[in-house]
Amino acid sequence: MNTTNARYNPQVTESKWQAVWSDRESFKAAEDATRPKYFVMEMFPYPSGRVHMGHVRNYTLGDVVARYKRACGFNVLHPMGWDAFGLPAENAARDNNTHPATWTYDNIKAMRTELQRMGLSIDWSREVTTCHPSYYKHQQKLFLDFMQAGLVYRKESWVNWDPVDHTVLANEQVVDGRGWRSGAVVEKRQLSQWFLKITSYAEDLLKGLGTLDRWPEKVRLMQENWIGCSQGARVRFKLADGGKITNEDVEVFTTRPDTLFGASFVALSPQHPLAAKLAETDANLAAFIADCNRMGTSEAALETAEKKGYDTGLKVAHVFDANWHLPVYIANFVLMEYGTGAIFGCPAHDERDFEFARKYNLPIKAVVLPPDADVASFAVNAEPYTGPGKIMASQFLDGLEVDEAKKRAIAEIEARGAGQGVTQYRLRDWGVSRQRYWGCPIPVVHCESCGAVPVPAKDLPVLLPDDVTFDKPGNPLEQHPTWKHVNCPTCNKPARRETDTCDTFVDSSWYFARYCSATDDTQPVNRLAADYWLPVDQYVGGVEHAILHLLYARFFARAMKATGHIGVNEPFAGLFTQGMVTHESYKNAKGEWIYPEDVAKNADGTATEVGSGAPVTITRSEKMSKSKKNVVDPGRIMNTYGADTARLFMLSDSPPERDLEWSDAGAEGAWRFLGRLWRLVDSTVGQLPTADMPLPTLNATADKARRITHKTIADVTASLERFHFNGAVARIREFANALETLNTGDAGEAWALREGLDSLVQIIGPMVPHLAEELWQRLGHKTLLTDSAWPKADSALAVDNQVTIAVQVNGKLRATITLPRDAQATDAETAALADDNVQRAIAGQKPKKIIVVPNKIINIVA
RNA sequence: GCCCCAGUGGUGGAAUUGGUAGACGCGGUAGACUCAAAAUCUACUAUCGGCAACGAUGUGGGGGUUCAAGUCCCUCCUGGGGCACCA
Repeated sequence: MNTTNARYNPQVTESKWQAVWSDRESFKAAEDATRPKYFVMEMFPYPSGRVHMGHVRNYTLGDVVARYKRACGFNVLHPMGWDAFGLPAENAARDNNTHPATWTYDNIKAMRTELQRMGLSIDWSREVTTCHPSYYKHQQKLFLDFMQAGLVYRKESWVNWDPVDHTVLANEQVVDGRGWRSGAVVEKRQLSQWFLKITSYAEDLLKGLGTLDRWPEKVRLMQENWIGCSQGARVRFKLADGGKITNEDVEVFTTRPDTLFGASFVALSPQHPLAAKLAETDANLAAFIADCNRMGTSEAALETAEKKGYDTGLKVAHVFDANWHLPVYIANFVLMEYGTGAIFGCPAHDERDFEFARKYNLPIKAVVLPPDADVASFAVNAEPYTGPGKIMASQFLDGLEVDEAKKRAIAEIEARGAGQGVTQYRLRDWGVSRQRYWGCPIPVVHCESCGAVPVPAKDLPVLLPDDVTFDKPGNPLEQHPTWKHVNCPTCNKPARRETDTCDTFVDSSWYFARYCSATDDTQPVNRLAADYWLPVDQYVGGVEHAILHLLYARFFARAMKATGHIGVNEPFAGLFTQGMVTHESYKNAKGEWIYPEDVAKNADGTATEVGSGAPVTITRSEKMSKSKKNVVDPGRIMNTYGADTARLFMLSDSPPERDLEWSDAGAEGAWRFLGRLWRLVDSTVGQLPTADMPLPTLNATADKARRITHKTIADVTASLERFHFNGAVARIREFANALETLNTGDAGEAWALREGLDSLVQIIGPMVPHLAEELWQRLGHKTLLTDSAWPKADSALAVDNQVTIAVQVNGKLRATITLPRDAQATDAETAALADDNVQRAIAGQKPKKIIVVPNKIINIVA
């Protein structure tokens, strides 16, 4: 035996190759028009300070793609950056008296070191950090360009306001109607905020989904629902004052103009201007509106809450019949942000309206007749009817199908000048104002005489001041003694700087483009570089960003195209959304969560606390989270087994789009497999022919081994292309098992083993790059595995010449037979019928029918 | 409430998309090596019956389509995700 090292030492090997790749700048990307490009990126992390298992999974998946595509000859761009603005830094500042910048940059440093230990094939020279002026100054330029293009505006909008902390809260920061930090009862307030006009691209964003054929169906569907296109009508109902029609009106939006003759009320949002006007003279209504404002703003909260209304006493005249008057309610389920903030209610054909009508004793008049119902007797009693049918009791609409009736009703409304047919989107404009310090300053100055004036491009960046304090509630930029006081860029009179900063989703909406020319100081994006690299060929990240981040980035791409920065509409041609990493969580007898490393599992499935031996309750496996302490620290795993083990485990077992249950035993199994590969090479490398030796005569074993080699190359390649990484790992394990049986004493087998080992190391390279690079060197190769080409399967060897065919009788498996590939159907039938077991199952009957699926199955119907 | 996804051995999961269910791994059992242990290697491991050959059952429940269903259709149950300021 020619053994050198009995055991594989990942610590030594991994840092060795990381240094080699780094020294040679192996992963540095440069535009090269002569080669096909491949841009792969993962969602960049928020620099919390620690890399968690979700990151390890995310970046392993992306790295496999990057390394695989590199080997396939693509000019690969695989960058990394930091989503570095955001609330946690400000919270840390308040809690620990650390400056957000210090906290953030320290975290970035720590996380970069941890990521680099993973051996990712990243071009670190293109690293972007969103909180750095070298990034956000370009973002401010984009904001100015978008303003110029008419994509930015200011309007009053409703927010959750914490009256103690003087801050705006996210919905999730409102717990039971109270602020999560202060515990104060949250108010709804109107604030003047900046908006980006994403709605002007609503139709295009919807249509674009159709071109994203390498996106998960699920994500496209979620975006489609989010944009929420619906056809309907805006209809004006004139106010009727004591029976007299006035010139004032209430405009409602409806998708069911066909049911207008079934109307029994009109309802306004509590935030509707008319509601506010009425509340001035009606204390009860004011109280009702205040009550509604305490409710959450989310759709889920609105729809599950009890439907409540307040009868204003106002009446409106029906559009089609001036003598028919409907009551006007203020209702808690009507959204100001959607449509016109007002609806008409048709209780007979809408769930919500039905519930409302029942509660307030409003008429329920059926106007849609279900196909099987009788027009004389049909009525809506127990539940509304929302299905198709013919219109009834509706004058000129009678007898029309629902869809025709909609068109006819809209035509009538338009003819009467009472409204028009419209396409309505659920999508709302994007409010980007945040009353926070740690974000990109919005480059605007407010002047009493000139209004909101953009900061001239030459004055960018608008830098965040360093000297801020967090001891007072509210926005530190607002509290700062001097920062906001500037002169107006237009008239030079004293003016006030905008103190709102950007939503952090803005930062992450264009970083994909910044990667193309990350070090260009003069402009957000170098157009030549962007035209070469964009769009991103493969984006990898969590499905939790399926809607907002991805939609905002798609909007930004369009807006950046409109302002000349890039040339594509769709930023991400391919998207892969990975599942979460989960783990069981544990509670001790006191009901406190405890860490997995403090838990000992017993043979009977129970668990006890390490040390005390006290019993522990095991709960189901769920997403790793600090609060439940069900976390496994990647650093610990990498210290024990190395990065390759962590990477291999992330790819084994679970398909990447599904949740992955972390198991120490599974990680141990991945580690054992690496040791096995090491020994396989280590124990045979001295007896292998060199790679250029001619092919000797092969015995059956060697021939079979070569077939396995080429079949495995073909299978693994196909699996990688389809993101079936777990399948690829399984094939590679089988492959290694097969190679272990070869005998190097035979020249043919030794040759097959050499070919097999070279291939094995190459195809596992993207998954466990350090070990593979080491084995590649030990196999005698002088160039880096990282620079070597992906192996090609010999198609003559990748298919078996003999196939095993299942023989069924009446659909039940009775035998398997071996036949030459592509044997004649008649030969297959004969062979099948010759089998003893098959004969017994037929029991002497004459087959009625024989179905032969070539190379797969024969079914005999007896 | 609305929209979407998933359910397969003791366990994570596989099944080239209608064609041999359980690949590969984890765990388990038995054995080899060892003074012993660790590590490693070999064999077996869906369930029930049988010494075996083999047979029956089996992909959350029920029904259907088909020569053939984990896969397609209907229906029910259970679990999970999303629903505009966490990132």
